[in-house]
Amino acid sequence: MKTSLVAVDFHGQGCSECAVRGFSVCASLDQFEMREFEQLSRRSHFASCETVFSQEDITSCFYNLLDGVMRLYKLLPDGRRQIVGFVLPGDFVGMTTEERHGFSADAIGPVTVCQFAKLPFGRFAHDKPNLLRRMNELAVQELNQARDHMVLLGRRSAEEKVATFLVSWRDRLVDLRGPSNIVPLPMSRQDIADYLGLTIETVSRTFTKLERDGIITILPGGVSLRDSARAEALAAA
Amino acid sequence: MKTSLVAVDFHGQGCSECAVRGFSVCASLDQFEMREFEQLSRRSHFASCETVFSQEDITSCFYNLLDGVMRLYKLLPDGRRQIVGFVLPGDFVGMTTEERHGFSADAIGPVTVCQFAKLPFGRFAHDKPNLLRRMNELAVQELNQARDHMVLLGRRSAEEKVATFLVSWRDRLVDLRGPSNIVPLPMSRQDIADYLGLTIETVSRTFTKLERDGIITILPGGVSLRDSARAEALAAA
DNA sequence: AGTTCCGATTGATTCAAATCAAATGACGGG
DNA sequence: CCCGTCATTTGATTTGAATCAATCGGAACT
Repeated sequence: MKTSLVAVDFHGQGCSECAVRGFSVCASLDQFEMREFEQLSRRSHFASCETVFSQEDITSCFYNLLDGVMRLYKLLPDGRRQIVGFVLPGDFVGMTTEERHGFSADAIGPVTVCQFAKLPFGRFAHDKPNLLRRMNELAVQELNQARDHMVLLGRRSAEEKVATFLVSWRDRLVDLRGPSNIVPLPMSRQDIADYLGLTIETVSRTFTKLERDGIITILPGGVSLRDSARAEALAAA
Repeated sequence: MKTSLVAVDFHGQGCSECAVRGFSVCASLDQFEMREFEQLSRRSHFASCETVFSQEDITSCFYNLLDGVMRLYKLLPDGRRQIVGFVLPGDFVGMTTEERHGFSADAIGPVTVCQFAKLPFGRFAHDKPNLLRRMNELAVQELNQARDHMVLLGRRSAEEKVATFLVSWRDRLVDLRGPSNIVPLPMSRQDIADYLGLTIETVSRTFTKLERDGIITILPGGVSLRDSARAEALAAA
């Protein structure tokens, strides 16, 4: 069995032992609420590249990622793809009041999710201000990320895009797994290209250039951020 | 006095007569909550091009736009600008748990806002599930818009960008003021360029091309969507 | 009416990234 | 170990949009 590059250990099936308990939506729930909430949730697994939900699907579930990485993306009718985000453990996905998801999600490597049917979840959350506030907080965070990404897509060069991606992906992994300048990249070059609004060739060339400039070292399955100050400078300016 | 192209009539100062009462955040409040809420709010006016708040400002207020149009944008240190959204009456702006706004807002033409100090607003909302759910709904809507905009910025041609912008701007105005194919554009060409990730020259050329192709007619202060089916086709594909 | 000012348009040229086209490299199966 | 497959890298060329550079046009002044 291939182990995930971005694994989080979890031992039981119960929420109290859940790896993600402390920092996901559920962090807002007290002991009693938690017990009820546990009844609504179901663990499921998806294999590498399996689709968790599709943009035209009726929204029937919300998902809390427990382990692995997912990509969220939108497809245009002619096949052009824009990845709107990568999902890491603890991230809450699919929250919407719309009838349809509007974007697709699939697994990058094997994935474990905690799944909630929309209606029972809605009933549960309906009169729980603590949970609603937490959901708000998460939505606002995502919105801020989305706006940052708009700046990147609209106004930055290929080199800035790639450097920004590497730095912010590393920062997310650091939050999750502690500091390291080794940056695992479980997603393909094509995924990175579709996330940054570039082609795969440009991404590849830009990696090579960053390596030539001594900013990164390309490793199998990732990179090492060799000169992270310089990478951060590219990401900021 | 110059009248706003996107005016909404409102007659009194009280929330009950507010033009925006029915579809903004406040739509979720009952009569009694409304009365309390009213105490927290303060009307203010901003002149054309005045800044309502700046990206590095400490978040002290949230804003509900009552009349006029605003632009929300982020600036890079070197001056590059990405407009992350245009704000129309009824839109709720600035909701964040972060210490700083992270983006700037300024008036395009004269603007009236309903303003709430962050802390009292937070206390008021704290245990009001109806309001919290409404805020969630609005945040999720914005997030969906943001993701659509990522697709546009990352994967669409200049012509598609401009057509998409015109169609979706028209749709927002239709929701607000009823059907019409006359599309007022209170923002400058530079604003449109910074929204679409293009230069002003490319926007101008693309307008001209769309007019040559019989899709729009350029009017002072806006355009007429002459062949809205063709514009929508460009926007979709 | 003439002048100034500023936003918008148009034209000429350049350039960054896309496209087209191989070559290379990593991995899994026979 | 060799072969086929597929992802990635590298190279050559094209191209869409950016940049540089005038002009145009409308509104607000005298």
